[in-house]
Amino acid sequence: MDLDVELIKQSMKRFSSSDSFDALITVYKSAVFLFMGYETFDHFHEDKTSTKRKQIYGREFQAMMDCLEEEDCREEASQATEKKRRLTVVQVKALEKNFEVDNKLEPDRKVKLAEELGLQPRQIAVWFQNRRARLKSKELERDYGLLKANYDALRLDYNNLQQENEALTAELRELKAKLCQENEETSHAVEAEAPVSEQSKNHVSSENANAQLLTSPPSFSSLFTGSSSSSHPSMNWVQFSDSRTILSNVYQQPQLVKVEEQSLLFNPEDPCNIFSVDQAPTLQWYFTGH
DNA sequence: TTGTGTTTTATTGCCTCC
DNA sequence: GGAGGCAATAAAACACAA
Repeated sequence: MDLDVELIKQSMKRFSSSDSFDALITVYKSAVFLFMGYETFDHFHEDKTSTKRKQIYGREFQAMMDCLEEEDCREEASQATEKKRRLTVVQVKALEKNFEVDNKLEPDRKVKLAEELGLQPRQIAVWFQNRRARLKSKELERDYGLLKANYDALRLDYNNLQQENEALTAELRELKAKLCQENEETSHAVEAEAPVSEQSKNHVSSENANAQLLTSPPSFSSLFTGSSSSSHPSMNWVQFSDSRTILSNVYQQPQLVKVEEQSLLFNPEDPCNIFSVDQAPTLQWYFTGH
């Protein structure tokens, strides 16, 4: 039900004579009550306290009735102690419309609005002030919701990556253990062969090592073997400035080898060359835009 | 009907701008 | 220094469950 309350009120006010005015009110009331499904005004009064009915006939109509009662009691109210009164639906609607146009109030507009709505300029100013506060509060609430959703998504992403990282680490350890075992078996087999002099033994073993390195590139797991626990005595770590690591063949003489970013051993896309094995990235890392 | 939580209107005090 | 904005708060009005 969409009643033009202001139109009805204005029509009513045209009747300055109290008799005709009262008669018109009765006619309007009857029309409205019939429209609402009540047979008479009395029936409406009987049902006025019903909460469900209140919701059906709506705030707008309630406001209209309140306005009428308010006008009836205006003289009494002016004499009595001034109480806090809620603005009518019409007044609030007008204020809302003005607020949409501009939420700041110039003095001229304030006075004009006050005259139009029959309120004090101070009331208009207060209403705009409170409305801005409500708007700000809602915006803060909305921003908080968005930030929280973003944070939750990021957190979930981080947890997934962490789990993936743990799984890869476990796999790596497993491969490393296998490799150690294989190396031990190989060295025992070499010792069991014909004994040779220390010099030739060193020579042979170095040649074997070189041959092994030439024929078979280091396995994935060997790349992550730290120097202290390396099963390859000839392998050392080369530390990148950005914490990436790579091993090099320093068989003859230990030395640091500078490796370019475009190293063939590492694919820059490969996440394995970003983090060390035992250290998961911190949350801060994810926020630095890597 | 009543207690309680929420919304709306209004006040106060402080701050900034002209 | 006055006007106006804002944050904090009071208090009345309102909504609603029990």
